[in-house]
Amino acid sequence: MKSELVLYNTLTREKEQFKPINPPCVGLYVCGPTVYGDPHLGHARPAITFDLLFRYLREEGYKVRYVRNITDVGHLQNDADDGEDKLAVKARLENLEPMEVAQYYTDRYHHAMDELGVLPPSIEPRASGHIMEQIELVQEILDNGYAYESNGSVYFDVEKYAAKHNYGQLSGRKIEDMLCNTRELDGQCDKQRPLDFALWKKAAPEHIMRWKAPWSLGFPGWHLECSAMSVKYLGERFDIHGGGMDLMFPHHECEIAQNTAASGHGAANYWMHNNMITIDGQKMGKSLGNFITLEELFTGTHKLLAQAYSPMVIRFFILQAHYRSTLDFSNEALQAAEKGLDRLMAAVETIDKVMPGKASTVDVSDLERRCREAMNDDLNSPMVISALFDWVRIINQLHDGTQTISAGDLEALRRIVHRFVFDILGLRNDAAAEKNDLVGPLVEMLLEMRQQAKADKNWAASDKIRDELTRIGIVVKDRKDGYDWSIK
RNA sequence: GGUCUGAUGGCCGAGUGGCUAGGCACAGCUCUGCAAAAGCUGCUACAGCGGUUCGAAUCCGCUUCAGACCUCCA
Repeated sequence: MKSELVLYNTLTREKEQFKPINPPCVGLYVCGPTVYGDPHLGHARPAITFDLLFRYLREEGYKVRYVRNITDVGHLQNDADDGEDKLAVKARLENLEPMEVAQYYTDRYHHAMDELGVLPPSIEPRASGHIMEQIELVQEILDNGYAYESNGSVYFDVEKYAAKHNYGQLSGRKIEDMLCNTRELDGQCDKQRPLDFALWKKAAPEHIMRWKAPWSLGFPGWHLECSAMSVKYLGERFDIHGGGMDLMFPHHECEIAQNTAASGHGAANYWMHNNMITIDGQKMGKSLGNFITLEELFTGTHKLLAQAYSPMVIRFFILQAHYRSTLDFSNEALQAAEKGLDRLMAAVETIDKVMPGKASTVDVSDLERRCREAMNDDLNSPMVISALFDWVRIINQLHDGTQTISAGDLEALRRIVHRFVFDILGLRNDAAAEKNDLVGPLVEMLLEMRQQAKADKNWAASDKIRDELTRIGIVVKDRKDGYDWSIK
């Protein structure tokens, strides 16, 4: 139970010992997707990063309530554009109800996450289902004097807030700097000052998604849902808030401001931000149009892709970099990840073939120690993988007989490897799953026949069996005393 | 323009003052009917220029380059 976990807190810009408010409970909130398009590689990063955290906390004995929202309320492209939101535009283009669009992409997102081995969160609230809570939050902020109504819309009064509180504490921005650098978006804006942001927006006639509120028929500001829903499900104070680095400002900064304006303090103790995935050194993102969807990745249907990459390769690729580093996409890197993952999975299977000896020439505790130390150091998954690969070699040596291991140690090794590879890193051995009751015995039968052919020095028959199996994707590896096989 | 990150070997990617992560690629060897796999060995880098130090990829300064945020974004 006692954890040595250290996490980097964006709020303090330091690695801090993780101390939950009410152990063994942990409250975790992560910003989820806006469901108006197919999930892309960028979505996989936070999902996998915080899935890793979720899994590790659970393994460490914490009872985690993990909340990840679905943004299904259309928000405006920008303040000057009073017309349509992204969801509505999509709905019109595809001739659908906005909620139909949201549902469709929510399902697509869920499916992709499932493929990637991302566990479902404990609660997945939708913004559209929490309009009441958002309206109440706006009212509280108004009551506390940190917001004003203007022509049916409600804006957060940043200047007034900043006089008492630290607006910019998370992003490290200074309000004076922001003031000089705000681009004035002209037009029909009801804001008093450029830094103010919308809490409630009066809907233009063509705006389809709208709800009734004391101020107007309208829709909530886009920072609002996270403030309202995190507090609703995790309490006024909770442990960890996560999301992509690009959300730090303004989204998370505004969240803190909203919570503080309502209750006097921010909600989360630790703020964690994953870095971006880049493509040719540039951020991959919807707005840049250079993103690759997860489905394209899984099927290899994108002009930049040399081949298809399985969900587990994507997961492994992401875990091989630390979550706070940018990770550059390339076919070469993905292919390297694919081969590395194959080797790791082969070794996991090899453990079961190792014959125990009397005494151990290897120290199994070394693996567990290194993996835990790495995880405890701000989720250093690359270091975990590095330790595992050192043990891939050792496992192969055990199998070859150049090292020996006792039965007890072997069982411990199996347990540790499975725990870190499957339970914590969340990897899956998809190839092993294909070795089902039908394929297994068939292959075994053919390989027994091949053994006979080899014994008879009938190389033509032996090679034919092997070549034919290779052709249909089954790799045969001869050993001194028999054979191994696997599905490619 | 403001704020902030980063620059590591053929590629990806850890590491924060001395003890040379790991993966992929490449080369040689062992094993082997051949092949594959595996093992062993080799390849040993930290953008540039100064400074601090017994010692710097790691700390400080400057330069160059790249990226992110400042507007929706994971």
